[in-house]
Amino acid sequence: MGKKDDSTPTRTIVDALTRAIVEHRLHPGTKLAEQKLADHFGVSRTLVRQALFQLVQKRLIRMEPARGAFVATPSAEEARQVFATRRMLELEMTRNMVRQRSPQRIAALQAHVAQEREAVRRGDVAGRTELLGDFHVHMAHMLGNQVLAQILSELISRCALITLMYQSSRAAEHSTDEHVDLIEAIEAGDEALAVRLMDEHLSHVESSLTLDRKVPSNDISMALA
Amino acid sequence: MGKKDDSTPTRTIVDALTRAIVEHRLHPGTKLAEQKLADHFGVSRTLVRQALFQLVQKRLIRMEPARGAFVATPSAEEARQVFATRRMLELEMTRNMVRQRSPQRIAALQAHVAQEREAVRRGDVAGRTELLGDFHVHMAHMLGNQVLAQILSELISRCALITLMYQSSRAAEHSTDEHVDLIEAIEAGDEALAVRLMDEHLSHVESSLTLDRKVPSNDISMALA
DNA sequence: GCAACTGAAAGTGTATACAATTTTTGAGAC
DNA sequence: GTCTCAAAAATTGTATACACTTTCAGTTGC
Repeated sequence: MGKKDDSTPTRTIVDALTRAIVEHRLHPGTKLAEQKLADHFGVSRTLVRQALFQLVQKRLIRMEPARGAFVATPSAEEARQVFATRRMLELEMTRNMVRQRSPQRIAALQAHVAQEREAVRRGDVAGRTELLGDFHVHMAHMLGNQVLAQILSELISRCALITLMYQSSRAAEHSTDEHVDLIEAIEAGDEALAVRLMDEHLSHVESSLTLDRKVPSNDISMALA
Repeated sequence: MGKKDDSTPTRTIVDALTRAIVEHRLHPGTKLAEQKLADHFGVSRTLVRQALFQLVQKRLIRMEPARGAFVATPSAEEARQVFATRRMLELEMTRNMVRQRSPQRIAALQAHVAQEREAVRRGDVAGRTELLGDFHVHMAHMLGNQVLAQILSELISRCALITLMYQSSRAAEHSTDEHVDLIEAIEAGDEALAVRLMDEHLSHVESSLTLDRKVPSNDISMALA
């Protein structure tokens, strides 16, 4: 989602694990053994550890004293709070987007949605999930608020961890359609409608929450390959 | 601000440095040499490093490759974005607070303000700054949204790094007065007024920004003592 | 058969070692 | 006096070492 290629080794590990978790290649609850990760990335535990601590702050993993790191298993309550917070930010963001709309921005959003459609069409589940989230972060960047974009990016990562990724491509299409409708409302300058559409969109995403716990895949190497 | 006593050594270091930075005992731009910090805390560089990486994520310090860690020097633009984001969250939070008000909550907020007054009265600059920020986080906790509270806590830490701490105690009193007015509006159930007061309050805090750069104090030990 | 125990194996938490880079110091030229 | 440059000192980035805790297999006792 929020990509920065600092190209520092730790960053590489954080990004790789983030993607694996967000894309559900590593299931909630999976143990992340430091030596196994170190072997996989070809570095020492030192760097793996730094990466793990950063993921703890991003709430994508949790660490239990002397027991190790595990992919986070957010509670339903936490999910509710994450979505409530997204609403606070994104409804207001939508208002600002309507007020500061421009043909270029509309075009950029439309181009983004086209990418979403393409990912859905070719069955690229990982790319689709990332693009659907990036649509929201993209809007924050357009408003020129990097702080907002950063926060939103992290909240959306947590949403992806929470939301069932292998939602039907039917549901993904639905999200894309909602993005299209939202863009139209923004283009038309209809603030009330745009806000309502964003609100409903978030409701739909939230309602696709899944609370079932998959059996953890312990094969870290395969998940990261 | 957001205190958790995990009692892990790394946490201790993060908290100590956070307080030192937020309370302006360590000025923006100050070099944070790892060995000096390690000596001060009586641990190895390993733990100091873990702490520094966490502070980077909280945007309280920045790290330059092979050059080390420095207390962050947020730009005016970043400050603007932080406050814009706080507004998004806090205006909506204020609305929810009005809707979900109760005598207990009002009383708790009033008790908090009493503490603020006490800190102002006895000239406790550090305590005052912390309490003024905690007022906002406290509201988030009351709404039962820990996610919001966490984000707000971090934004407020960044604000404290940005805002001149040694603002006149006159300005601190002013903030406290605004808190009192806000509570009254909430108690009266006047949503529009409460939101307006919060908006103005944030404007006042934001306008007390200082852009002058103090000469860095390099004496880490003294600042942390 | 199964619960409780014991020792080995594996894993985490912290310190230390060492290579690579940056900063400082000091001598010499102008 | 200060500018340049090279060697020394200090500092960072990564790996490794080691103590301590948890996990697990095998065994004993019932």
